Amino acid sequence: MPSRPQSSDLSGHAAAAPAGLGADQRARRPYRREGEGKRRDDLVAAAVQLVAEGGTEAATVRAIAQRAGVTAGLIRHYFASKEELTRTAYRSVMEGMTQSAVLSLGDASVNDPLERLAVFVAANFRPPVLDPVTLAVWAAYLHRSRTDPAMRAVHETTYLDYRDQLQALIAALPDRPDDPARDRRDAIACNAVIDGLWIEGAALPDSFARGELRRIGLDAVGAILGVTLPHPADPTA
Amino acid sequence: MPSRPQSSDLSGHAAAAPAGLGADQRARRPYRREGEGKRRDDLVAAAVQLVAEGGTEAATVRAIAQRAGVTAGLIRHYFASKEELTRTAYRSVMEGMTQSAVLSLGDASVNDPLERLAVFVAANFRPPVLDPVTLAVWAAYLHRSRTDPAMRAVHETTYLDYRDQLQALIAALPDRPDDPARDRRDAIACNAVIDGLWIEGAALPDSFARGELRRIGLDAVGAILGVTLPHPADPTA
DNA sequence: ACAGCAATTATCCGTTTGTATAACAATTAC
DNA sequence: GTAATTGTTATACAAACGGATAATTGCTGT
Repeated sequence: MPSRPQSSDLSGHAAAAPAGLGADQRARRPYRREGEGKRRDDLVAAAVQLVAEGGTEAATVRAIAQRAGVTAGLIRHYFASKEELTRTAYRSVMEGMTQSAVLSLGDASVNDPLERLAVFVAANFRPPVLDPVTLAVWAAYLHRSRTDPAMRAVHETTYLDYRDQLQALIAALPDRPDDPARDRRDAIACNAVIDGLWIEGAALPDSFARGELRRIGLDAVGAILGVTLPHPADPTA
Repeated sequence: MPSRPQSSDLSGHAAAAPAGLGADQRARRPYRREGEGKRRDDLVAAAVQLVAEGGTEAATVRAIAQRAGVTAGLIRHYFASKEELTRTAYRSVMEGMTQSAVLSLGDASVNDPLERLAVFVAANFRPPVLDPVTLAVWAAYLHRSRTDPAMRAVHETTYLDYRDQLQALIAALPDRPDDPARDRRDAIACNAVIDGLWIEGAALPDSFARGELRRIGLDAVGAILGVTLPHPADPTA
């Protein structure tokens, strides 16, 4: 949006001394050399934040650099192009979502298969997964995955990863016949209802009572699988 | 993306006669006056197409105008700003999706409540609803609805509209106790599973066999509601 | 035929964008 | 200490962006 004059001066060069007689002595911005890992992480985090706040169009190279505390040129030093940074950011968000649910099982205190599934499902209905910011990032990147094959590959991988986790939990339920095809269908359906509720809850957070989506989600997954899932205590309450 | 030189000459002014002696007589692009309705529709359709093909960033005023067969300035004649055109385009897509499902019930040949619900559900699993282009447009606009209140209102309205339709069909099922709260929960869950399957199918069309999602969707909705839905014949087969 | 209206084109503007490249300086190696 | 390395800043650039305005032309009523 070029229109409104909004001199932000991201370039970092100090305002030129207007009528400076003689020495035009502008100080160069001091800096520290950080390891490659940290710089890359900082830039990716800055990009994600900006996309969350204002969509992909807000994540310009200058804004990202400013947020990360560096100047714009450095981006091209660590990423071949802005697109590559964008892809990296998307991968980071998607993997973070999957890991959040997986980690909910981490404390091996839950051993009962029904309870394990319930905990896994419930993890999707609280932050940081169920969160308007996460949805914004997810949606902002999703459509790009249509035309960008590399991005589409990232999407496919993370989606199938998550669904496989779910399918494994389903197959481990008691009294379940050994029927992989049915496991697959059930996993697709359960994943879909989780996704759908997640989207609605994140897009319209005020349209649902507290814990309503979690309850609906657990009941729906239970109905699809023909079991009764326990409702785990909400750790955020 | 400024980088690559790509002289497209959207401005519509004919190439200047290079060494024209005397009269610099360039012909002005001829045009026809169209009714306001048609022009607006054309511009909206062009914007949707472009978003579908290349995301919101591809839908610039110049590209939209070119696609619609007019020059860029005309957009501001019909819309106060590009944002207003964008909102209109979003509304158009969302309403089109809802109407497609509603219209599937149009031919009043289906009277049985179970069959009506099944037809309504199945409509979401074929074009133009289940379609990568539709998903791209939906996703491209969704994140914008987070920061733009007007856009969010459009999203909320169309979403609730659709869910209400679904809830009405659910409440009309036989042997169903009069329990609006339960109807609401069931509608939310069914809507979610439909949405989720729709997203997966549109985002990864090659990951599912033909008709697989439709079958899974009908079975899952049936399971949630405790009924057995018939599987309507696929009119596209 | 003619005048008036407004739909449409044409052109200009200031800003922002992603990228390229050169100058510089913090660190490392010797 | 001094030189090489390279992370980082600074600056320039062409292109494209959304918006504003003036010039033109197709249409309509008379």
